[in-house]
Amino acid sequence: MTAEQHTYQDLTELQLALMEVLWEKGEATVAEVHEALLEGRGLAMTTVATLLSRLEKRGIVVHRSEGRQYVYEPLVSRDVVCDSMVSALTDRLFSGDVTALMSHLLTASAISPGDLARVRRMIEQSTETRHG
Amino acid sequence: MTAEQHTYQDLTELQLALMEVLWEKGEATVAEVHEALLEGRGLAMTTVATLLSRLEKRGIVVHRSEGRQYVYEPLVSRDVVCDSMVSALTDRLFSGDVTALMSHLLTASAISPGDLARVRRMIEQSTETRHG
DNA sequence: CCGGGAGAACGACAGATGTAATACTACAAG
DNA sequence: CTTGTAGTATTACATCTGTCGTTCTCCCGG
Repeated sequence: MTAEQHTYQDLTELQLALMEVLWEKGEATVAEVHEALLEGRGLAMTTVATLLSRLEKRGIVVHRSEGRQYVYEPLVSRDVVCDSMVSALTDRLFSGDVTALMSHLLTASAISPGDLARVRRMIEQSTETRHG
Repeated sequence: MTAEQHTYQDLTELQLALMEVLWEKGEATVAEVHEALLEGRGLAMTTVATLLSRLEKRGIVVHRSEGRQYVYEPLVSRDVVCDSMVSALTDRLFSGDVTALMSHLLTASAISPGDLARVRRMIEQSTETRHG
């Protein structure tokens, strides 16, 4: 619980898309990432390369050379990023109150009865685990 | 349920801070917003004015003149922005699956047993309301 | 040994954001 | 009428992001 500096690792939609590829494959060349993103967004190869190198400057990925290609690898796990981004949102919108976010989710229009049931089950599970 | 274009109204931390003031007061002059934000962040008056006018350009607030001052007023409710931002996050990180976000919240380190209990109660309430 | 091509490196540019200095305007006090 | 001043308008600049075009380099096939 050592409260360290809260510097969120917030990624944009596009940045997440790149990371998603790396997380899935474990590592990938620029061309591979490019290819993976082609369907849906028509980015130039250089664009992908630029994005990747910027991500590296931010310390989120690293690359090594393999022949004349760069192979990129994530430095932070998907889970850490999720944590970070969810925390950021919770802090910004609900002053860090997780239950407030939950409450919002439960009352917002988006949740269906089925979802509700599923969540209910999750909660029970969670509770058991805690005093297990 | 008319599924229109999903263009999130995502606000940054600072922008939210401004809006928070407007939401709280209902409306406020530049000076009032500036004053409200002074503690904690030392922004110049002109900075606040600039931010506010940019928010207006984005259609999130409007102003009217009152004497020689501008009185700003929010055009979107806090709830709508919350919805939008939570949805954006849910979409980006969990492909729109609300239960996945929930699950993340329940398993992430951040939640305390007390919170869990509170959430559990919320769920029950929600469930009742639904088939009430 | 040479030219072509696959990549990487570099530089560019526009739009958003954070931040503010400076310029302008119009009212209130004298 | 003059001027100080409160308050808005304009301009500016750095950084981040999305998006390339161009250039440079180096290896492979002739």
